[in-house]
Amino acid sequence: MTRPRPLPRSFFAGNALEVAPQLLNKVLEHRGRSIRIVEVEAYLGCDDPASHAYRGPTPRTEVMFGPPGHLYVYLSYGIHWCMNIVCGPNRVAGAVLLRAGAPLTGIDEQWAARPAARRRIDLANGPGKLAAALGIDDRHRGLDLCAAQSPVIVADDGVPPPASPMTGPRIGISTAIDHPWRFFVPADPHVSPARRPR
DNA sequence: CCGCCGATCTTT
DNA sequence: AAGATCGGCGGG
Repeated sequence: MTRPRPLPRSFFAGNALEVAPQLLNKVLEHRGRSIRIVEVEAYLGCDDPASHAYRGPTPRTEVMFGPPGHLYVYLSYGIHWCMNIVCGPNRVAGAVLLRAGAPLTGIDEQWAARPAARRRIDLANGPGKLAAALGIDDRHRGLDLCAAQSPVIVADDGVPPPASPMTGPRIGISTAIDHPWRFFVPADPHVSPARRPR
């Protein structure tokens, strides 16, 4: 394991579909708390009916139409913050939703931020849980992960992405459900549990 | 284990 | 009215 270093903006400049599997096993850090990313989903923007950016920019989604490497944070069901990394060139509203992670550091603070969790593997095994465990919320909207002083970074600590990531349909959507744009680390217990639609 | 349901904000 | 979710509760 080499010393972690932040990923450069060029890492996020490709299409979200290409970047998403490369984010598996990367380290996400915020103020001493960190997780290893084990599950992500790609959203393609204007060409993707399931993307929040499908109908063009709104106050909520405008960050996705900006440069890559910034955070798109949204409130899910009025309750839970979820975090995405904007990908693709300027004006292309791609993003990768960070869905689950394995807790690495700052475990005590993650427990404190996730009082409902009973087991350690439940600290960040869902998009709302992941953001909560790390303390990410609307204050982090638009944050530039590649800026020198960013409190949130994605780092490469030498663990490569899986050679053959698992794929499947994205979770919780009702349109464009046939695309296998969810990627996760095979057999990892920190991947989110499958949920039935309501 | 599984299924139901409420919480509560943004967008359509 | 629906939604890129979660956790508490009840039943098997």
